Amino acid sequence: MNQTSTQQSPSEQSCRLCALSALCIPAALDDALITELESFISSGKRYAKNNTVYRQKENFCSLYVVKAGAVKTYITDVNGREHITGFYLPGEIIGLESIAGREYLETAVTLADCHLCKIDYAQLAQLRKNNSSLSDWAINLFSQSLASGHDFFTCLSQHTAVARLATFLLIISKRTSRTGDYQLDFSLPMSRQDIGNYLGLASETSSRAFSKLVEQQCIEKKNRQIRITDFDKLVAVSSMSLST
Amino acid sequence: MNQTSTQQSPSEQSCRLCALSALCIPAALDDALITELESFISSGKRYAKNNTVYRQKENFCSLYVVKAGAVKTYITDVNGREHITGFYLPGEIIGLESIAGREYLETAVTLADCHLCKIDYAQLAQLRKNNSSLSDWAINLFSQSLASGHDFFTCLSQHTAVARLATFLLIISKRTSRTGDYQLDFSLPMSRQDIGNYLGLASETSSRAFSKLVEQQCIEKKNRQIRITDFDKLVAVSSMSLST
DNA sequence: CGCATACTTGAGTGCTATCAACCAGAGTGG
DNA sequence: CCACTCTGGTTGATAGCACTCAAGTATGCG
Repeated sequence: MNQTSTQQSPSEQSCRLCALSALCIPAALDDALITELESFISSGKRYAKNNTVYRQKENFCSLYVVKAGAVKTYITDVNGREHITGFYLPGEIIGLESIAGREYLETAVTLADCHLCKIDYAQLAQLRKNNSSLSDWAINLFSQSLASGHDFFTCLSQHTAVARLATFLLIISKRTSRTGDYQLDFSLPMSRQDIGNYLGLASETSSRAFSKLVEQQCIEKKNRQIRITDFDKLVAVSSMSLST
Repeated sequence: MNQTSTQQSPSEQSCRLCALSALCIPAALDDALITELESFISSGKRYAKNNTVYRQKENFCSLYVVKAGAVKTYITDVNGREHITGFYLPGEIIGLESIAGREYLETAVTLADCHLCKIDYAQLAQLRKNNSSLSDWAINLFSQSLASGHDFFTCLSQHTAVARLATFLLIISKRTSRTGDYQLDFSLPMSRQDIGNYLGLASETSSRAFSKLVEQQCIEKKNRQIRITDFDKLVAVSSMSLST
């Protein structure tokens, strides 16, 4: 179950050919630098489902870009309970919060079979020294990452379970499309339990919240496949407070 | 009430003399660069209490370092409700999440009379071009900022009000000291209402949670002045779950 | 098919939001 | 100096939502 293979399909060898290149590091670089970059990127490494990418407290050495699949990160508290801190979809980067501390602050686990690009951070930092546009890119990336933390705030600051879930679905819907607009049909890579954990709800409660959204005809669902049938109503529910 | 003055006390004119310089930008720079840096920093600008530093959706132009006082940031949702997203204590920097989007994502308001250093971001980015150590500094800063987002996760993933508040107090206690260890005596710059808003609780509930912590002899309180009397017990309470 | 896991749904308890009253301190004006 | 007011904080009673325990259904996999 925990085996990792490093096979690469042909189309995943070069950053230039990667469908995600516009979102990833190469967008900031010219051809010569991409070649240099590729020298220390393990492109499209495959991970089976439920595979651990890195563990909390391990030495930080690499960032990972999700090429395909999905990843969750969680911290383990003093009682041994896991708290999911984020989900990562294709085009998103894992490990940023661990750069300063030199060790991973979280554990990262694949939610499905994944392709991940592993980026050696020390070499990236070296390359950055002589290429300030790469630094600009990095700083913008961080800022975006901080900004997406706001999504999380938005979820959790909603008091009712249904509102939280609605907000969560909207966020995932937007992030799935990668174009900035909302994808009305999408598939959730994570379990109800994971969603509940992330939103601070019991898994039963998140399940009930799904049922309620269906009942209110905001969405249709078939297992993890979601279709938003009434976008405006979903938005309304997502910003609904306890006392309205 | 809303007047801003730009007086500077003599000791607040130079970054070199600033007590926070070890935490701030200058730590990454040599003397010559500090001089350049100071040319576009408005050092120690004073803001009265309840003053707005910047507003959500305004054009992003500057970062702010808190020299003295405290600042809260919040987003206003579609219903006009405010959700506090962070508190900033001396040595901390405001505005990082807004760099990528070119506009401020939040509104920043002073919780007390404040001294803030305003840093023109465009000029900082320019300076960064020829000084890669400044980029290194920036990237570490961002990473730390992401990491401190984890504090927030930690707070909200606790289910009970008392556990959330205990976690919150521990975090503030640590950040107040600026040395990494916990300050047992400190003063909260924000109201119970603000704490409640931040933690997703009604202000009455946060007040009740304070009372309970006193009752359990974890802390003593006199208005906003807090003294941690039983650190270990406070830690225990902070990681307590609903079912223990 | 049988097992395991994920998900759903039901019933009861408990925590928190709400509404409300009350208290303390600061600032105001007589 | 003392009422008055305003704000922030505390405390009480009630109702509603979510957690828990529990049972039952569906899905997937060997």
